[in-house]
Amino acid sequence: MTSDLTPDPASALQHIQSLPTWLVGRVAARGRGLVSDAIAAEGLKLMQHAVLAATAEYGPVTQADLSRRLSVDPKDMVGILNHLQDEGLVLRSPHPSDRRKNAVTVTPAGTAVLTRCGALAEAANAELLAPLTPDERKQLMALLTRLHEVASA
Amino acid sequence: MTSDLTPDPASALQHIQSLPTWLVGRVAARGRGLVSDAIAAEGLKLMQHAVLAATAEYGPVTQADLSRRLSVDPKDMVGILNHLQDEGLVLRSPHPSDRRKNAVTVTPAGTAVLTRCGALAEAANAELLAPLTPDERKQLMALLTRLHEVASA
DNA sequence: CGAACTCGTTGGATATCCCAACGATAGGGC
DNA sequence: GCCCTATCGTTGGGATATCCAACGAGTTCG
Repeated sequence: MTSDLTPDPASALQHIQSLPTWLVGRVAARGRGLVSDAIAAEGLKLMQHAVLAATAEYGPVTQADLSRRLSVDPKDMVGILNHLQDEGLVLRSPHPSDRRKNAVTVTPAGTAVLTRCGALAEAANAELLAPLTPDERKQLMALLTRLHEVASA
Repeated sequence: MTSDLTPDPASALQHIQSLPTWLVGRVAARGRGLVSDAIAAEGLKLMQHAVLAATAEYGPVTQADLSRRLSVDPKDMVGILNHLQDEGLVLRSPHPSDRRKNAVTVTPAGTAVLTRCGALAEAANAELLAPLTPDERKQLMALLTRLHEVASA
C-alpha cells in the first residue's frame, strides 16, 4: 500500500482513475452517448430533448427559466428553441403580463415526439445501469441526488 | 404516482432530472469544474493533467496507448503532448523498435508538477464528496467502478 | 512482395461554455 | 410622474472539448 500523504507520481494515473471525478466523468460520458444515440432516432440532440421535456413539464415557460433549470447558456437556448420551433415542436408566444418574456409551449407534435423519446431515453438509462441490481440503482440514485442537491443549493 | 409504462410527457422534465444519465452528468460537470479549477493553479488543464499522470505511471508510453487508456482522441492527444512538451513536462523520443511510435516520458519538472497537482486534485475530489459520509463514499465509488468496468470491458 | 493494419498528424465539424453588449421592458424609490 | 436598476431575449465573438475522416509513414502477416 502506497502512502496517501505524499502522493506518488509513479502511480498518479491509478490515482486519477480511482478518483470520483474521473469515474463519474467516464460514466457520465457513457450515459451521454447512450442517450444521445437513443434519441437520435427521433432527430433530437441531448439538450434539445431536455429543453423539450422541460417545456412540456412546466407548461408555458420563459427562456430564462429554461436556461437556469437546465444549466444551459441563454445564448445556446436561443438556438435550441429556434431549432425546436422550426421543427414545429414548441411555440414561442408573447408573455401576457411581461412583454420582455416569451411563453414557450409544446405543440402536439412536440408531445408526440417527447413520448417516443421518453421510452428511448429510459431504455438508454436502463442499459447504463444494467450491471446493478434494483437496490443498487436506488442507492446510486440516492447518493447522486444528494451530491447534486448540495451543488445546486 | 404516475405511470411508468406509458411515459407522461407532462412530467418529462422531472423524468429527465431524476434519470441517472442526467444526474451523473450534472455531478460530473461539477466535479470537472472543481478539479479543473484546482489544478489550474499549476497551469494544467484536466486532460493535460491526466495525460501527464498516465505518462508518469506507465513509464515510456506511445501516444496511441495514452489515447486508449484515457479515452482521448488521438488528434487531441497530439495537442496535449505538444503543450506538455513545450512546458518541459514530458519528452517525446523515437521508439527503439517501431519507428511509427513515440516513446513519451516524464521529465523531472513534470514529476514535480504532478506531485503538487495530486494533492490539489484530491482536495477537489474531497470537496465533491463532502456531503457524503466515508461509508457512502465507498458505496458510490464501488457502484461507479462497476459501471465503468463493464463499459470498458 | 503485397494487403491490411497501426501510428502520429492534420483538417474540419459540432457542442458547450464564458463574457460582453444591445434594445425593450419591468419594478422600485424619489 | 420620473429615474435607476435589473431582467429578458438576442446577437456577437472567442475559448475549449469532443468526435470523424483522411493521409503518409511504417509495421506485420499471408
